[in-house]
Amino acid sequence: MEQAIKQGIAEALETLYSHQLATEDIALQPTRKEFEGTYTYITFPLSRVSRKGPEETGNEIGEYLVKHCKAVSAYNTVKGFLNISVSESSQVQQFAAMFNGQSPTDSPVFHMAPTGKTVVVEYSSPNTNKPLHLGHLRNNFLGNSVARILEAAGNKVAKVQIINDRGIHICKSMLAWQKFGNGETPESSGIKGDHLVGKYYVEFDKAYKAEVAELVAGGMDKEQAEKEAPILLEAQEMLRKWEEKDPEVYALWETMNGWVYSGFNATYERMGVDFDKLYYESDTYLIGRDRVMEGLEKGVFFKKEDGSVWVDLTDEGLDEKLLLRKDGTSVYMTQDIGTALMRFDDFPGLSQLIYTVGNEQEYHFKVLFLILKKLGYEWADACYHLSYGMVDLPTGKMKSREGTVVDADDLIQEMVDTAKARTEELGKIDGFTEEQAAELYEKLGLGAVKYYLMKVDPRKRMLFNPEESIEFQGNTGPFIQYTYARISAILRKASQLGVSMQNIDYDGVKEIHQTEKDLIFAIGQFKEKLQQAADAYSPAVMAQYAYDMAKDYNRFYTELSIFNEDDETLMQFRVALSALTAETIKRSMGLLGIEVPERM
RNA sequence: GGCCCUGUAGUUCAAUGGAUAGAAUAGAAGUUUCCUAAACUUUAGAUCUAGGUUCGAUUCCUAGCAGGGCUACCA
Repeated sequence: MEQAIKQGIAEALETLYSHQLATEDIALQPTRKEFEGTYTYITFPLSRVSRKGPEETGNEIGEYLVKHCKAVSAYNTVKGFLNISVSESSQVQQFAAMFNGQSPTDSPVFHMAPTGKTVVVEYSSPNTNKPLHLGHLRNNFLGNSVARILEAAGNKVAKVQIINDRGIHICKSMLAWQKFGNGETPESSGIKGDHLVGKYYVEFDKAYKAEVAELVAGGMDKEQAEKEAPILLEAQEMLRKWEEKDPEVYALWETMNGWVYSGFNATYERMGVDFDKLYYESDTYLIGRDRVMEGLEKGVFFKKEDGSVWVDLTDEGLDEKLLLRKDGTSVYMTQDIGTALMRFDDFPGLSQLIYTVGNEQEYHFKVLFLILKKLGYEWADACYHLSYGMVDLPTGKMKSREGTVVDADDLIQEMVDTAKARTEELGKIDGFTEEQAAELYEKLGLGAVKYYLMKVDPRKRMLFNPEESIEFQGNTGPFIQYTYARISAILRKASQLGVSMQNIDYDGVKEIHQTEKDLIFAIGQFKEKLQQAADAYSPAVMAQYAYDMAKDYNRFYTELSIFNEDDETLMQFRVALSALTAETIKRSMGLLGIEVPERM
């Protein structure tokens, strides 16, 4: 439909002003609802080629369209805005083409042509020393959704994560467990593995702080105390032993990481995210270290007197950056070099490698990509940092020492509980088995958190308001889910009544309501929105789209009756329209990783 | 100090350089003999400041103000 009009405009420009403009350069926008029309074309910039005022130019193009473009029934021009009305029959035909006379799941409106590209999306990648929190939820939902969106947009996608299983942080938990743990295990304590390890990370921090305080009291200055606290030195020693593969340290490391993984896996499963391939820092850091040594030989990097290895990025306007410590151990950057290499080896011809990581690491990735370039890897340009904003609480930033961290498992449980309470309050699920009810609460609770975290532009920092997030009214996941459930009820009834959606006599649909036009228009936007979401790596685009559509449908639902409609054809049409709307909502929500219930 | 990001209704979020800046919440007033009221309708309410570019600026540029991040031999 849009394409036909753009074509018409291009022809008009050619015929009237001998001006050539490619159809893809013609931008149409939906007409604002206070004006008559479906699409609006802006004619201000055309004054140069038409040598007439924008209004007159608009009129001439409008005139041409009405004459030559079948779909266009009327036009009006306000200043430089040419409002184009599409005839009702064309809109019904547009719907017929989209609905395709088939089951709506196969509708061509959802199908995007393959791009032939392969994209790898990294997300999650937590440290293995504490459980997941609210920030990880945004990360996981965002990364997972972007992967779904890119796949729907025609790409081959692999979801990966790097597991930061080595480094000083895990040594801290290990050491504290050794010192204070008394052999406690997830089984013996009944604590989920990731939470148990997190507990000892906190224990470490407590002991460390106490030691620092003691040293300061003994007359040492704070900075020195923070570097020389015995427990910290012990942790550093442990990391060194680990890199030497000391059997005892290694065994403990394997045990405790195992606890964390099983804890994480339980959380991932509940969240509905998964991965095609996992990378372990403990595997990749050695590759990184080798490449750094190579770079050193080639003179890309340099060594300081104390033996530490650095890269000089001052020519690029950045600083010098450490790549290997003086004791030879690796830093974050070292392993990231190795990980990138492994990925481009694993996925030959990779078009893009997307890192879903918070914006506090923008500098880090800038440096990483520059280093890869300096090492001579052409594919460095295919690396992209999908940088998202932090999640703040009404009280400010989340801080583990102040105990203001919102735990992921707790939050999800809270949302599911709220869904249960709200549903029972409304008393709408008579006839549900216990199992079905539990499944519904899970869908609603998770739908609420996911939607809340993804409706905001990922690049922006966002506020997590616990009270508002458990709201199920307004611009929320459950509102959209509710709309879907409502449509499902309509479709169940239609099938009961034997209303067929096949072989609808679309020519018999003479007059349609504004809300129906809105829905047809919205459905027709799916691909464009999907492309936009893919280009911007923004699930928020799909969230907004699904919400707008749900609103449109609810308006349609209250304005018009389906089963009280005397005109059989019109009834069929409305059922079909409902079916395709439901499918569009389901798809859009699916791209966010949100499931929709048949009943609620 | 240097670099980066963000300033929109009371609050949380929208708006490829386009019309009278949209939603949601919170506030006020309504809608159930009618397919699910987790809904719908009406109402009131906002572009940080000062310049500039443009036919036209929330959007682009400059300066200022405010908030956040980065600038670790942490990850």
